[in-house]
Amino acid sequence: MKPTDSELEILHVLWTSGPSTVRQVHEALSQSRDLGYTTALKLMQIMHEKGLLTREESNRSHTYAAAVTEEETQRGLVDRFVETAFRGSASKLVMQVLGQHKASRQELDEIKKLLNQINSSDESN
Amino acid sequence: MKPTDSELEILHVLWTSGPSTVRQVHEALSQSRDLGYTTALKLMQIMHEKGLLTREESNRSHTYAAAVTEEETQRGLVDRFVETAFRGSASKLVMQVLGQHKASRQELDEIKKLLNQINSSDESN
DNA sequence: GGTTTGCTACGAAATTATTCGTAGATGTCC
DNA sequence: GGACATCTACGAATAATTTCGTAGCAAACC
Repeated sequence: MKPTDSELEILHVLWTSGPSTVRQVHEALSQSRDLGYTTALKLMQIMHEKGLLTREESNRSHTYAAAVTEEETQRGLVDRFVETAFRGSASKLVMQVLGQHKASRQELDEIKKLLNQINSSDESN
Repeated sequence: MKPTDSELEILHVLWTSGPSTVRQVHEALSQSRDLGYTTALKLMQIMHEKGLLTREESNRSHTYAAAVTEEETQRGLVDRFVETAFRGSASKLVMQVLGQHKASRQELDEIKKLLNQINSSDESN
């Protein structure tokens, strides 16, 4: 699946807040932007149809939850993005990001550590 | 500007091949997927209107060229992508990409070099 | 010079995403 | 029980993207 931007917003709410009602999601989204309640509802209904959300209907106000993990979703998005924006060159993307965005010392260290792991586990290249 | 996927395909042809006619672009795109000549034409006309392409009309078959560089376009795309898919965390994106895609020894070394530069030029974090 | 070929411009259909209004059902509160 | 609030479902308007057909013009070709 390739969630749209709006769908990603909703997924983020559910990933961080856990299973929620439409009202809760709508309230969270309203913090950052303007959208109607039924808009959120419709989006979540569609996402449910698509299999992006699960739905618990025992209460009158249904409870929705993400049916996909943040990890796997990001994996898909990254694949697609590397392909369309960087013609498959992941390292170019990494270079671009590192050059362009501030990262904390700690984050940089983590990245280095990961790089070292990759290096040592794959001496063939 | 935020080029669409189709627009990116055309930009890539122009970035790699240099200024080209619609026919040349159409031929290049036809290698990888199926699309009509007038579709390519229309897309390029729209991109010209948007200012993504320049157009040289001295010949009957106009010559188009990218009006934006690959570098700056990718910068914009990355910004947007970090925001929507990783809620602003560039380092998370980097980690995800590194974990997920193969890179050559040489690429990894380049990335490390860049990391060291960042580290040493910013001792404050 | 008439036919064929190749090009642009234009309109419009098809698709997808986003948005919201309204209707109908159900629950809540005096 | 009646008024009000809250929820779902649904239809539909709007917008953006992608697609292609057709028309009109200019060039090239016997």
